[in-house]
Amino acid sequence: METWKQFEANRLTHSAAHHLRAIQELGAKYGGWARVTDIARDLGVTRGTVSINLRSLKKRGLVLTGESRMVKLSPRGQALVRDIRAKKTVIKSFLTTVLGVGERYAEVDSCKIEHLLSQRTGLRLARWLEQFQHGQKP
Amino acid sequence: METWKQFEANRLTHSAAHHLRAIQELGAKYGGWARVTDIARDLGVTRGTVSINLRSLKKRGLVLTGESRMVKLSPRGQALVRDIRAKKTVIKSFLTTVLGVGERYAEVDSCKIEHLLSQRTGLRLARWLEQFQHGQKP
DNA sequence: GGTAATTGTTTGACATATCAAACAGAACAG
DNA sequence: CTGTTCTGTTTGATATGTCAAACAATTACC
Repeated sequence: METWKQFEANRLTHSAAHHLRAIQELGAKYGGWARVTDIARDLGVTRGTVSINLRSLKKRGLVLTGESRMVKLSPRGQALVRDIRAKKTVIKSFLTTVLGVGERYAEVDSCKIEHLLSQRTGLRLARWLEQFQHGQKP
Repeated sequence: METWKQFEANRLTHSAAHHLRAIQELGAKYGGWARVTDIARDLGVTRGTVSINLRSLKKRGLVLTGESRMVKLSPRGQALVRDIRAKKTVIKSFLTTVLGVGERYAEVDSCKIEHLLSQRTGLRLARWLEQFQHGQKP
């Protein structure tokens, strides 16, 4: 009856998930540190938007502030990004290799879903996919 | 680079999708007509919330107003609900019968995803699942 | 028919997410 | 150094989605 409200119970919104993802990607070459401007460009939003969104991510302990106005993921933030990325990879892989969905659609669909799929289901899908792929090319 | 913004391009938000779904379910016995109070109870939100949300759904032509303060789905609204329900069914079926995900998780996960999965992917999944199930019990 | 309950709407509040524009401070160019 | 550009923040706006509470209108009860 109120299953649908579980939607709000997600740890991360779509927007928050992508802010974290962007920090992780941009920081990769700089010891994890990323700049507001680069995050904004990556996401296609204004610096102001990123500034505001980072505020709550910092308050929630997912993002840390450095000396020279740089930000990086906290260990918890890193863990979240890792989980979401793993789910996205497996979903996209399923869509393309099993269902034969085109790259573009698979990308969009997996992007929409990645942060919503439960950890359990993601794990099951990963295991199943592995089995399936083993069975495919013997 | 901006794939993630496709999220906003969805025709229906999670909330809107469930308002429509509730109308469809509640109206089933009354020629499609449903009351604000019943929708609110079904969704676990206040009457005020439903009242406000119906306003935009009416404006978008997905919901129609009747004589005695009742609402029903427009043909377009019906079509949307039908599509989403179909996707949910196939997703949940996949999760339970293929991945072996428990009923409860399958319900929650499919509920989160149903309105986000593209029509194409939903269709592919349905076809694949049919094949799979044929092959399962020969 | 008159009081009481229910119904649907509105209002004011809050949270999220976004923008444009203004701003202050830092970095850079000369 | 000085003026310009770049950076990050803040502010005021908009849009969605929610609540509680007040309200008006309708329905129900007896």
